[in-house]
Amino acid sequence: MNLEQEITPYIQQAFSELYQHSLELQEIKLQPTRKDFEGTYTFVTFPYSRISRKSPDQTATEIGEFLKEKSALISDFNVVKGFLNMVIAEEAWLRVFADLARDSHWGQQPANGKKVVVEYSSPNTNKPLHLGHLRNNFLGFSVSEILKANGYTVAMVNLVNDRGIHICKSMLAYQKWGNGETPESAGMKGDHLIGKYYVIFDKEYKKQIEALAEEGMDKEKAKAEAPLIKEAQQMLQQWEAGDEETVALWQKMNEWVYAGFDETYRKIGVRFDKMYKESNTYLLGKDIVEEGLQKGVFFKKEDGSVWADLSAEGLDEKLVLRGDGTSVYITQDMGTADLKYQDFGMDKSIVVVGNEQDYHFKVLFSLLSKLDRPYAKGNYHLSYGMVDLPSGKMKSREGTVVDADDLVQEMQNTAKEYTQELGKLEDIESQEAEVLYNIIGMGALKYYLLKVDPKKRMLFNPQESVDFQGHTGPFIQYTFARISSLLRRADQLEIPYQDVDYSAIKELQASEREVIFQLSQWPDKLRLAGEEYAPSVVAQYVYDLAKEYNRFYTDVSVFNAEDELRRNFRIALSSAVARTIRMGMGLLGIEVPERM
RNA sequence: GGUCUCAUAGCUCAACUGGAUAGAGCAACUGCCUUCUAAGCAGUAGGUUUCAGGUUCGAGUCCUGAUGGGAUCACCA
Repeated sequence: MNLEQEITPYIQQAFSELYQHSLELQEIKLQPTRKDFEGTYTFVTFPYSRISRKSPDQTATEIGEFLKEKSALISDFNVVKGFLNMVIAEEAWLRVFADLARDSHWGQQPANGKKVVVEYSSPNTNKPLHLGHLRNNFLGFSVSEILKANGYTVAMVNLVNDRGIHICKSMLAYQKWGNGETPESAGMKGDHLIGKYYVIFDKEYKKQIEALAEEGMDKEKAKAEAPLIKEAQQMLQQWEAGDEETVALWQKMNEWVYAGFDETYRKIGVRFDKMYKESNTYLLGKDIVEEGLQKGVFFKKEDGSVWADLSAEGLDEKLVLRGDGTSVYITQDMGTADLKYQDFGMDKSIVVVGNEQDYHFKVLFSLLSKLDRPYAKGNYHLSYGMVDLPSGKMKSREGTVVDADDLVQEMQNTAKEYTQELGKLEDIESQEAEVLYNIIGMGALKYYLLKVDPKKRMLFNPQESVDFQGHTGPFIQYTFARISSLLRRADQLEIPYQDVDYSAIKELQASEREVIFQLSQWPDKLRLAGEEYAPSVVAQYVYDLAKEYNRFYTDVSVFNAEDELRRNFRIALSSAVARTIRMGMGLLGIEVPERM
């Protein structure tokens, strides 16, 4: 129970006693008081002056007086132009703090018995991961953790696109120009090696198109007629027919890629409970088409192709099975959705996929709901915006991508340089220091990508974007490290600060009160982040908390406090902040260091 | 062209879902380390929230239109 919930019943009572009007608790909304005014919570009375039949100012004053008299929570109030600003009593603050300090799972919800499947990452096996994948991976992982903290049981799954024409392109190029190269012989990660041949294919393919165009062929036709693309298509058919040699090559190259992905996943700290591969799922869904036909959800055209008519919902007609009886993308996706339900029996199913597929998922979810799937209502497309570079959009075929492995390495290097420049960590073993550089570098990168609202597209400037000062991951990590240092000293001095009754403190410093207020906001923020699938809410909160704590830290002295009780209180307050920072950052997939 | 989406300080992002004088960080400038970590803190400057209307006590937020970005509209995935 937070303060807001404790105050609103009194306001309800005020309306009933002063104006003989009954208000629903839910319609009483409080908001934080603006910094320029005294108080913590504000009640806006404009909408109620019709009920009170008095001016907003007068209404606010009357309610304020009522609260001050009837509720021990409110020690004072002021009214500015219809805004009722309430001042919370010091005892209430201390009680709020005592409650949250005692609760080691502060803000977390108990298990609610509901299951969620979060699908994210979902790479293609023809090229290494890039910056866009990083946003996807960090989002998927963080949302999963946030949902766990909100009481859900979460399964993280990865649906790997390991088949199709694009894979054949890499395979073909490797077959032609690879000379038996392996990741070992090339000294490259497997995913990078395969990516190299994907680029080679594209280059050679373009050459062929140019050549054909020079001979006078139409460009569009040349794209379809170039020998390389024909060969790739043929290879795909061979693969689908189970041709031994093709499958063996496919398997070998995919294994290289998986090894490369595993290494990247480990470095960026994400993991999965289950891997799905499209090579196993691409034939699924045909039985659902049959079922849909029988239920009258789908219809057949003369050429035998099967369609769904979604025009009633403002969507178009959508093909779900080709005339020759083969699948399209959405057929497979329906099948995979069912497969997930078989595997997990989930209440919610979340897919983390870029917003260029908004239309696709609108259609898919609509189909699943027409097909009466039990999980249909829980489907959610966590649609995130693209990551742009200053030069514009990233294009993998044109080599303008920011490679994930390179970026991670670069972040660590920068963290190292910056740390040494500041002259920190000089007394620390080099191996331990490397671990710290990784924590700080990854913290900067993850925080940078997660602090932005997932729905919005964002800009990444490799030169200047990822900073270590201000509104950044390292700023928050630094705050944690400072507190850790305080707590080490407290432990050394054997100061008891936990489970102590601080209610004898009569008056709080403004900065102490502000820190308690920030802490008290955590459960609401965590719940909101879960409801909106938005790690940015957690990121923003943790920053606000750290900022407020730093203010407190420079404002007062912990170990030179006026008396022991106050000193111990400040240690306990610091400890609670550290714990909340660690929890919040943990939900973002970011580690926090004991020193830095 | 149809549909969807975005536009806030020089730059990158917030704004508790309709509330007060729109906030942070970076960049610029000024202070603060003989006291717990200066990756910090305090301050100055920076805004007609793209534009034009509308809805109401009140609009960055809702509605209409315009302008400008982006996405999507395949028997591709």
